[in-house]
Amino acid sequence: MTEYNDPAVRYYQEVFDQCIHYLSIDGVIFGFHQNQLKVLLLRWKGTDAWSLPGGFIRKAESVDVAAQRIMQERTGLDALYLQQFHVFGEAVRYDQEATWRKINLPVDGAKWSERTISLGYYALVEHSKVIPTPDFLTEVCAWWSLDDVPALLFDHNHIIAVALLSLRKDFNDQPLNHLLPDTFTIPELQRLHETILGLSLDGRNFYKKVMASGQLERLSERRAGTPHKAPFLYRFKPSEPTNRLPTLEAKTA
Amino acid sequence: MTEYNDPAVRYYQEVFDQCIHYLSIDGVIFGFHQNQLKVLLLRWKGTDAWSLPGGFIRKAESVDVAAQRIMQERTGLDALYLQQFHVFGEAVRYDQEATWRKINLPVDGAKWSERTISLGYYALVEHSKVIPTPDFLTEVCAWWSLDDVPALLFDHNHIIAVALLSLRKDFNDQPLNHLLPDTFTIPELQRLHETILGLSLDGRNFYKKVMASGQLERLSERRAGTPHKAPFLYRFKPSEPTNRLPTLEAKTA
DNA sequence: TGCCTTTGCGTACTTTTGACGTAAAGATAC
DNA sequence: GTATCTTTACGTCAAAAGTACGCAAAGGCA
Repeated sequence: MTEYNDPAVRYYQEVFDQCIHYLSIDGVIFGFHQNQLKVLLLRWKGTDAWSLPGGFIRKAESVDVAAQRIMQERTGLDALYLQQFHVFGEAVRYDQEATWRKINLPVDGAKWSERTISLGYYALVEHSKVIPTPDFLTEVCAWWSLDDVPALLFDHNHIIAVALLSLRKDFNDQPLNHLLPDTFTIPELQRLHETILGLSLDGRNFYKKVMASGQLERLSERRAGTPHKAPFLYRFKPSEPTNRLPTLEAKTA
Repeated sequence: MTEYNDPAVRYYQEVFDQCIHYLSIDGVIFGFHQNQLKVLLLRWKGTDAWSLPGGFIRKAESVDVAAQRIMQERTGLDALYLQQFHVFGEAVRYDQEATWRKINLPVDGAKWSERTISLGYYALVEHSKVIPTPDFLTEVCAWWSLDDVPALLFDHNHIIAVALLSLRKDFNDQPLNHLLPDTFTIPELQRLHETILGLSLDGRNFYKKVMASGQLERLSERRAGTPHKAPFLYRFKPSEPTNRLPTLEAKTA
């Protein structure tokens, strides 16, 4: 019925067949411990080379589900707060040859030498609940303070940088409670804000602001064992979902 | 040297081989005309079904370059302002069978029946400069007012909705000048803000705010042919790039 | 000419933000 | 025990940003 130009269709199909890609996920798992923002890194077997946790997306697997799966395996947590933040799809993302030399895998190099497109996800997790677990290509999984992160494999330093910028950008509507334990003090919350934003805040103004937000409730206890005046403990009020976007539904004709 | 468990490696490689995907780009091309926000849509040959412009990412092609290529072909513009905004990678994104029926392509259904992952990009373009051009599967390329968009093929209504929310979210650091002609009036700029944000603003306060921003310069002419008092024409001051993010480079050990 | 709408600019009030003062709590030094 | 020092938990005050609304001039139309 429709007059498609057959050669054009065939041509298109050929092009189409060339349009398949390896798709992976790279995860920047943020935690907060001892007043420092940290990320979870993996050391590859028999090397001193580190990378972000990651993995491949299976056929017919939802990308969000794949991200959950991969991050769950590294953290032992079962429902992470994840946020897709960028697609890393440059034609040349890093020096592949140099990278393969570093991780010297006993697999067919050709297979691994194709360009891979990566979906960047960041996760906000409660540091103390994580059980860092390497995967079968790596032997150590550990927290690194953001300031100390070494030169990583692939383009992973870049990915961390972009993740941090993204986190900073949607800082205001991000549920930071995922990064904190159940109870915490206001100064601790302030350090968290400061490290993410990369600036230092006036404690007195911070206190005012955070109290005015009405999201916190004070417990009767104070944090013991501090060198100075013992600060009160707080907790996020239940309810209160932090992330709500206006609904906007498509018109169905 | 490294002791990899060989069966595990083989297994991994097998899994890996199953982790290839069709990757496409869907573009929400925003334009602004007659005080309305519009998107560019395509009508498929021999049907009355519309979709967003899109295309596939070629092997070894940078995804940003692919997006540029695809949008350029539909608009005739050569350097579009593009923004990656979301990855649509659910396992089931829409009713595939119903969709194929609607567009009845004369190609091997099996090939097209695999799940495709889409990268959503939005573009901000100057409506009057666009030459809407269909691709070889479609016969009409036209602007649709956002309010009138019909039920589209695939999950494209959803994609538009997410695009609009994203645009709204990073509204403040988005160079809206791409949506406007060289010269425009303050009320026109106000309508643009209002349509994107989905609310109505007080003209007097809007005027003050936009003047205080110092980004505009007034020309001596006024817009002729208005039914009422002729408004002045303005233009964005040169220089002044709107999008600047703090640089944050990886530490190289 | 009178009436209506829109533009261009102004005034006044409220809310938010930011700078900074200070007393109480807890630890340490003498 | 007392002086000192740091940190917490408030409070004050002024500048800045945001919001409500007044109004005259410009232009079209009856």
